[in-house]
Amino acid sequence: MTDQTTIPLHALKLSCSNCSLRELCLPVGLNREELSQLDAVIRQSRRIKRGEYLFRSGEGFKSLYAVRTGFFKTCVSSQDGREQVTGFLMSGELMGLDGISSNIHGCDAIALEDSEVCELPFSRMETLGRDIPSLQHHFFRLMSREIVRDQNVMLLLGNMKAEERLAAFLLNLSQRLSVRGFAANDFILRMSREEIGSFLGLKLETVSRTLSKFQQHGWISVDHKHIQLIKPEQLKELISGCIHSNAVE
Amino acid sequence: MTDQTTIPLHALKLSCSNCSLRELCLPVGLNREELSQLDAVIRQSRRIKRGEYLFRSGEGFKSLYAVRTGFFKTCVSSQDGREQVTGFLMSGELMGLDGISSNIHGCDAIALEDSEVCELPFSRMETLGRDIPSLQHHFFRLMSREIVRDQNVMLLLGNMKAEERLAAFLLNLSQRLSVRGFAANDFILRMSREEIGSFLGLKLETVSRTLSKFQQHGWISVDHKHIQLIKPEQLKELISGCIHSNAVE
DNA sequence: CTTATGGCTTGACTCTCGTCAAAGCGGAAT
DNA sequence: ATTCCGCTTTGACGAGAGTCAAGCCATAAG
Repeated sequence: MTDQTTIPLHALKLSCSNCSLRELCLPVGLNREELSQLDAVIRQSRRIKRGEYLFRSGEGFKSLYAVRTGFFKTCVSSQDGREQVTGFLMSGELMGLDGISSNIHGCDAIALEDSEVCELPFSRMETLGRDIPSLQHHFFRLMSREIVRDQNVMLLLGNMKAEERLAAFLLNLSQRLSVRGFAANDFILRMSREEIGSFLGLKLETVSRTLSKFQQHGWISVDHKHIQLIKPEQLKELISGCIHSNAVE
Repeated sequence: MTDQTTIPLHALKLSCSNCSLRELCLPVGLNREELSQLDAVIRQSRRIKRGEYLFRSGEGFKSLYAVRTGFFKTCVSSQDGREQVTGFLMSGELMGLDGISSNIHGCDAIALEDSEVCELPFSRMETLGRDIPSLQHHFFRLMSREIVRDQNVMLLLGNMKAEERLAAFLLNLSQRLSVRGFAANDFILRMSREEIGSFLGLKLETVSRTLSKFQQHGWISVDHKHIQLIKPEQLKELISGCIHSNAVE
């Protein structure tokens, strides 16, 4: 399993001072003029409280959103109410790419904690891409990256057993957190067991049981949402065979 | 389940005369000048025999490929050899989008019958997109469409039972064939039971059994690879609840 | 024609995971 | 502090899909 549509580390390090997200979600290598063009397009960040929808499936698509702070899930729902979580998103990751094809959002985006996002009006970004080739290229790469991520989720859902799914999930979270400067082996889950299960194609009881099993093995410690990876190498061992052969990073 | 990254019908109808694929895989609405620019970029079509690889995971990425005639599968493989088919592609559909992010192909593309593809050198398409906004927009839409498709596969793999998966699969094939002018309810499967299973996250025996069950119900007729949908409405009924609420088309 | 080969079907059995149910726990509100 | 509520854990049980194995069929090869 690979990363979400992440931003390179060096870009992240530049971030945080002001409200504009350009340092965070957009490529380096732009000159002063180009940066100011970007600034003109990116809207001020918007706050979303825990549990609120950033957008809903079926709504008109106008903008992409980059997570500035906080944590989101995206999910698609079927008519009879089954919900499939399609991703968990943390800072620097982009939501809404699925809306471009039809000008309608194809999934819901819901904040799992109080969050801030940056709004990127898509048509303006598109126009700007024409003037700034590296920006255009970056967008293509971001979209491609999302496709790669989805393919890896398909591999997970299609081929892996419950233990493997959980191990891959924990290691993926760990890796993305550490890239962002957080502890890799000690973190708080932002989502419920049910949401994890939905993402992994498992029921919440199976998630709970499997976490307990890992704990019994002494591989992790579980205290409600607080997870510590004690022997991450054992988790890696567990999924060593079943991950994508060209796994990046 | 929605379509692959398909081409609008009206575009398809224009196709077929010469070797250039521009009528087939690219948007209408270009003027003469723009079309000739496109022609200059699109390479002549290339023939791929059944069983041959068009590209392999790990190879350098240079081009996207559009299916002109024939049938392909794309798949990712894990280290221990498990294979996940990520898609089946027919005429007008695009392969290789996952290679953009890292400049390395992320999956294998294998012809399931003798086929022809059109090569679209990506960097040139990218450049051309800057001069032809509608082309750029079209590419964003194609990529987004692939993301939507992948999300729907995730919904299928994460939430649906074997019968539902098969029904969705058959109806999706049927729909895509009929868009291309083939019979919707009478077709030849180009892939093996094992490949279907891999795509749907099932074992080949389960695929076989489920097809037999549908046949016993009188919903379909199965004669090896020859499938007839006798009561497609029953299949639709089966998946009525579990498909995406904003299912397109 | 016979024989091999690979794909497919079908049955019997197994096992993982889902379902149902009960109980524990923690946090929030009163 | 008390109560309530949602989330989680755990157990018992069952169903759906996987595994293993045998045999079938169709095509290709000898």
